[in-house]
Amino acid sequence: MSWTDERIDRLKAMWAEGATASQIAEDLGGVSRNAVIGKAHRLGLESRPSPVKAGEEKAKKAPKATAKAHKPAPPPKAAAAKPAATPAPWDDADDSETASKAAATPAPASPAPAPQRAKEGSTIQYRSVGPGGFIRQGPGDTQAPIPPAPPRRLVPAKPSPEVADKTSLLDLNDRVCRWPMGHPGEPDFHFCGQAANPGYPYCVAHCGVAYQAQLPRRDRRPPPPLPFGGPRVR
DNA sequence: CCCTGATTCGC
DNA sequence: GCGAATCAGG
Repeated sequence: MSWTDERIDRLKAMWAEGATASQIAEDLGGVSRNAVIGKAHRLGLESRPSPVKAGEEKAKKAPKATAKAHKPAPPPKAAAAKPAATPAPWDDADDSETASKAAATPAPASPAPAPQRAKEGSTIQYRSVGPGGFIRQGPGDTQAPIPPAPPRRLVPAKPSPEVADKTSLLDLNDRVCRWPMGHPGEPDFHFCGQAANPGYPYCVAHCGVAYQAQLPRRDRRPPPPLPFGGPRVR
């Protein structure tokens, strides 16, 4: 894959939005996380708070005694001339995580949302103009900054009628049958929920399915093929 | 272990 | 210019 203009634009937009290099790489496809980071640096994109850089100015590590050590000892470089790591101005109200990720926290009885700060000194606003598109709005710009969208509160969903009376994952304990009914991901997936056979994870009926007498080798059926080709290799 | 970004350096 | 390898922190 090559870095076409479109892909570079997408990289810039997502990088500015706060997406991680992995997310960008996955979104673009055909490139690795390292490729995204390397490209971002080559483009001169603003570096973002890095776990490594947070500490800053550490004792130099002793070079590892490996056979393939081809790295010269990195000289203690003077830190970047930047006036410290600048936090992204557009998400200062929240904590570290990016504002793009919707917090999945159900807020049962949270009253009025915290009022957004109205004072903007020299803050640059980024306004989304569609998927992956952003425009800058600096203090000198004529158009007034667009106020951030009001935070959306997520309310807990009511249990769908299909699952209302069924045994859900949260209902499991060692006294009910954990035999799965249906398939995970399906809307009505649940568990058997009958009284479990004491000492077993299933009810008597499902124990009969789960535990079968060992047959002599010569009478066994050949094992069925694995559904997805066996264990994952990574 | 997993994740993250930064950096280096052979290609 | 590119990106795998590596480093280093959380």
